[in-house]
Amino acid sequence: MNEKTTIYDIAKALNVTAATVSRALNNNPKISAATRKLVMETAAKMNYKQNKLALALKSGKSNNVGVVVPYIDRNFFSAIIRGIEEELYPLGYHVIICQTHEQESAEIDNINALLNAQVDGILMSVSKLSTQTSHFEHVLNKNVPLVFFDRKKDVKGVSTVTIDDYQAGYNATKHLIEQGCSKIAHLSGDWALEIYKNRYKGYKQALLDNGITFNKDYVIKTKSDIKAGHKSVEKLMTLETPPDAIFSSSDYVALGAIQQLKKMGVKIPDDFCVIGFSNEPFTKFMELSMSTVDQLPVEMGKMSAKVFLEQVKESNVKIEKKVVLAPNLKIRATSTKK
Amino acid sequence: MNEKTTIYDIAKALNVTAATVSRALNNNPKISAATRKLVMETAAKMNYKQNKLALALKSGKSNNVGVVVPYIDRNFFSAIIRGIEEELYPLGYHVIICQTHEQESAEIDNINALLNAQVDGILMSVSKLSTQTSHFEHVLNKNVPLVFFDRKKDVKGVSTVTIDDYQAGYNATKHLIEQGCSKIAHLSGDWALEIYKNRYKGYKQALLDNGITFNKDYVIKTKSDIKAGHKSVEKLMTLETPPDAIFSSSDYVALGAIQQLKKMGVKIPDDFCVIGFSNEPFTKFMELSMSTVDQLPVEMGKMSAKVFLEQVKESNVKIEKKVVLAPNLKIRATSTKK
DNA sequence: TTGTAGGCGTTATCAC
DNA sequence: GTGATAACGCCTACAA
Repeated sequence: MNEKTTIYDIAKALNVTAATVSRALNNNPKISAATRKLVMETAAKMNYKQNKLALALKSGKSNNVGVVVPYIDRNFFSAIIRGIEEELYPLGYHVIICQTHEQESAEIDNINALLNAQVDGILMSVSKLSTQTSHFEHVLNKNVPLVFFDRKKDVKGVSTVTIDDYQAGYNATKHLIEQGCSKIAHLSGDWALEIYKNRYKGYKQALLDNGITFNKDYVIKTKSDIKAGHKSVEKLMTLETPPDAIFSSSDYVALGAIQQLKKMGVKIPDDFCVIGFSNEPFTKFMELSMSTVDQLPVEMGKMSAKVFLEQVKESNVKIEKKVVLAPNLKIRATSTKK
Repeated sequence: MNEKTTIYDIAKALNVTAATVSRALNNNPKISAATRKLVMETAAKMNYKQNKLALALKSGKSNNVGVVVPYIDRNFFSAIIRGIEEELYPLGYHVIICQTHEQESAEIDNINALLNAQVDGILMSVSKLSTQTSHFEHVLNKNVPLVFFDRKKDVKGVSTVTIDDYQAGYNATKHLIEQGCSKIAHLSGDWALEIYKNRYKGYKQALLDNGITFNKDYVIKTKSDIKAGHKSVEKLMTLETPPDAIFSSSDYVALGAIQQLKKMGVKIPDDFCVIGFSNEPFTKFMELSMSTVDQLPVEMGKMSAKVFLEQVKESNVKIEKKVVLAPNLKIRATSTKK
């Protein structure tokens, strides 16, 4: 009734051998209906639960995947994890989560631990401070599928799932131009991460395509927090020709920018438009709801899971898939002039 | 260099036996410094990684814990998971996450899967629609530690970590009274969950202790979304004597309430105060920042992890610990009259 | 249809 | 100090 029951316990109780019990439990055809029924019943009665660990050791498949993100309580990441979990759980996989706190050392540590735990795959977003790639190659050497989502590094053999950040930057900027803005600033992040560089590129191209001269004073690389938004606006507004719009690579920075602009008495959206990035939940709930770019994190998670599954299925061939999802511009109050 | 290396491979390369390798790797004292060094070096060279699965099977400890929550992308839960992960990772544990979507069937399913996976413990918040308790008893029967955080059920042998919801309700209500409100409504949740009942009890007691008559028309049980806030306010404001404040058991409901009140032209906080529950990130970023009750989810996660660890350490004695954390009232603009 | 035996990768208990 | 062997719980040829 109690404690851990094994197939041997069932076998003993029924005066058969463990092999028979195993077969009955696994619906092996070569077994009499009678014994199967008997085994099933006693298994249930003894509250038998299959030890997946033993199975994993035998089969070499743990049915666990590791997910590594900077912080799991960042909505973007937790939404991705949600997507991964919902895609993989029905197939019998479990999701093990790890946090890097944006530290490369933790990233390496996590990956090693996951490899030790014999995960069947690793899905991750690389940490901001990550520079090496050898730990990724370790994963590949062990023939463990590796998938990068959102933040990627260029590593041969790794599949990636991202949104089209270039397009997102382009669309956001174009939208601001269509609202009548012409002096558009861009608050960016560390260009060591492709996502930020690509958003910037899209921004720049949109300007050029619309006959607006690119002004490098309008581009500020900064951290991703509210305070960075305050400071950036302070700096921008002291320029000889201050901007009339901001496209920010981060919702938090955009929020800070809006706060500072309000403080300075700038009227949003009439005199100044703002658009952020990520569609953090709070953007929708601001009195002036914030325009932003939705990265469809749940979808991204599901897609990452699917790419992993393909890789598992085709374990013989090395596939390196690059999935690029379309971003979704959410036009809200902070960039809608009447 | 590549593929999975076992201690046998190392043994073969060194012309020793696997036992020796194992000992060297585990810093067993009865081994010569020379062989140890040799083993260590070749292990590194061959990129050996210990197979935790085999270790787990042998030792009966998987070093995995399961965490079961309704949705992992709800900030409250992801913050708890963050706390759990941060407390447990340094000790070599991995966190496996599961979502119930508030369905009891999924909860049962998740628990069984985790039991099959031989987790060393299960930390969870019970789903709203959960009525049975037999699946919890199953866990206990297997001698797997079970810890409930936040939402608990009364099950013998299960430790719990919660905040003092009664106190939280009391404090929030008292605060509203101190702001000069006297007709205080309460938007509650399903009383099948203790947390909601306790918040209500605290609310009621605070009224009584301050000489305010309890009015049952001011209490509405409702779902936890924005729309529920809209509807509740509509209903409340048609009462003969409409309230002048709301204590809501949910930030989302409180947000809906505020939106509806604004729409009706009610001035917050001067004519009407509102306080929510959970300290969701968005509450801080509203133009009128929302007062709320912080449940210290990261702390709650860490504490849950600690309780689990104690249980593991004292596996011989059955401990049933009840930890109650103090809530933290966040007084912000929506309840601060000038 | 069922039993026997070996192995997945480790560690622990004996020996030597 | 090191080697041989059994055991963790399960599955699966191969035999019977």
